[in-house]
Amino acid sequence: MFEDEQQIIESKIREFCLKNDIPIAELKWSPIPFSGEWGTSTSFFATAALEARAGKKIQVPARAQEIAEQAKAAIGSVQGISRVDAIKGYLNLYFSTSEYARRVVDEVLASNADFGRGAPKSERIMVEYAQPNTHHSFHIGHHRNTILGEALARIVEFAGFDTIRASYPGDIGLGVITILWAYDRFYKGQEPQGIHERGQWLLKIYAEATAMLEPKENETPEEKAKREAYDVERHEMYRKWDINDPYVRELWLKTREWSLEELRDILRILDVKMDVWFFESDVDVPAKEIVGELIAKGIADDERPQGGAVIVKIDEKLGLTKEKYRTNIIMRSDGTTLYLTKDLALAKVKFEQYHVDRSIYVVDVRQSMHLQQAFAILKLWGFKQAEKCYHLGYGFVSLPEGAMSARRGRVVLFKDVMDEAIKRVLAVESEKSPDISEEERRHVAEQIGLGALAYSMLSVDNNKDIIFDINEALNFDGHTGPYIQNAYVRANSILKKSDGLPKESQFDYELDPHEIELIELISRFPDKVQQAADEYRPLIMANYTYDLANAFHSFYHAVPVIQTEDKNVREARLRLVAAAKQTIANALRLLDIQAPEVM
RNA sequence: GCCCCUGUAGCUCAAUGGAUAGAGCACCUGCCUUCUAAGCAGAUGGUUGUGGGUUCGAAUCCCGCCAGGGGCGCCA
Repeated sequence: MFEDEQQIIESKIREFCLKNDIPIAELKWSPIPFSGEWGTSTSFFATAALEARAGKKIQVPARAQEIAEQAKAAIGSVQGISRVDAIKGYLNLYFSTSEYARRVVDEVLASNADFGRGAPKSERIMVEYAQPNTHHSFHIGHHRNTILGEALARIVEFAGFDTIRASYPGDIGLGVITILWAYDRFYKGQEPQGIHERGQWLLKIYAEATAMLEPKENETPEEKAKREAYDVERHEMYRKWDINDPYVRELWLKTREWSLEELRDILRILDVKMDVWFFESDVDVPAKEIVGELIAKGIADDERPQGGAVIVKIDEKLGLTKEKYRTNIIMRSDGTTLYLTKDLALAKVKFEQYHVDRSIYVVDVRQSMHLQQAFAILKLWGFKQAEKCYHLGYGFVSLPEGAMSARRGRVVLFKDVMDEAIKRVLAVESEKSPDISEEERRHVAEQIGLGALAYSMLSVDNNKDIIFDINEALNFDGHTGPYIQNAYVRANSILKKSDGLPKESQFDYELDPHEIELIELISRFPDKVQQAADEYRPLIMANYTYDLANAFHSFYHAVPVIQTEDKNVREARLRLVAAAKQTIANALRLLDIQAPEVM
């Protein structure tokens, strides 16, 4: 927020260095640690190191301090800077508190929901996430994926990028066919009531079918024959799907719709609005076409005449001598396509039809190799956007008893966890806030329960695995979503009890350190948005939001607002509370967490 | 065999190559007749897996090793 002042100071430092023949290194600016005062700082270690490397006999830390002291003298006075300190090689510039506090608060309350929004950028980003296979229910692993993707989409969008949200559900494959087969064989015509019940029922059928089709120990010849007969039936159904058999296709579309209804309902609950739906089955035909193109361009090698498949020797084609991307198949020997082929076809659609400059894939880290191969082939193919394809991988979510497995029916469903979350919040709520009406309580419980779940997923670095513990995920104390929501509620509570928000205010009194820290954190929000977007890391926003809430809670406790006698001070603090509330709301929104008015 | 990820307080996790490695949970001490105690203030807790190296400066970068997880041509 203070680029102008920073520019003025930076040019003064450069001028001083130029005059004194000091080879200045790039200046990096950061907030001054050890809170209580407020400002920005830079250091001269890099500059001193340049001198040392140039042959000067100096001690870097001592020389950095020397330059800092000289720079301090050279800077003189700057509008808006109350004091300059040179310490341990750092140059600390303290802001004139009143003026800056007013600027920050005024800007927030002028921009409101747009506070922190970045200037529009020329590039278009597509974020692909929320892509469970159909015919399965949505589990907590999908929840991590969806929350991560949605938070990222909200962050890059708010940072100024033209953003498209895309989902790419796997709607075909042997797993899907297995469910169709078992449904048709054993449950034909049945259909449970309720969107989620029906979806979960399909999942149960899948686990049953898998058990029937798996070889068992000590199986009798009769059992073996039955199992093998089932397997033949299943593959026959896949063949029929492939040749567009009307019966199988209709069955497939009907059951697929059941899954999609369930998925759409969960996305509605999570407030995720997809712009584009790509289905795996849609790219099958185009995928076949691009194989020919890649062969013609000499990128792929057709080994089918020798009884092999169509492959891409990626390392060789890129001219790499060391093994990196290896070789992968883009078409089976029987002429059918693979996941990789479909991803190539999909990327082509993204680039050519949707004019995407950057393509982000929020996909399980286990598919890292696959995506690196896809990006490398896209590059060979001539797509310059391949450079800006990015795999946001994330560690998988497992259970204390081991990995989740849809095949074994050992999954923790998101819907179940959500229901449990709401139940627990309601229990806490009726104890702590008996005044809230029955109707509102249910709504607030959903906001808090979902907030706790979302934050537990976002507050861990994406490349770390999560062992899902429901008691941890639904903890409402400390470093959690509800802690942040509570800060928002408390701010709201103060504002509700005031006689309205003053139009303007002066911060011309001695501010409490808690006030200064809160204002400082608010002022950093726009930069944090850009940083999180640049690095594709929702975690940065999650951490920031917690810090902001923490500063507000401390402020709340230490600094009276409504009870302040002095009218000037009270009005300034009221506006500060409103600015804090707004910034918390904006930050929570980027995390796809709702801000309840009461709790 | 090769490649990727992870290893930080008892537990779960933070920390643009820079100032004193920080939070939460758990445990302990205080704080509700005062704007919501889902909170605040404080105490305890560290050889950042390990051994080298680079650097004025390393949890962070490089190399070796140890431990755990994942991946590696006709699954997705």
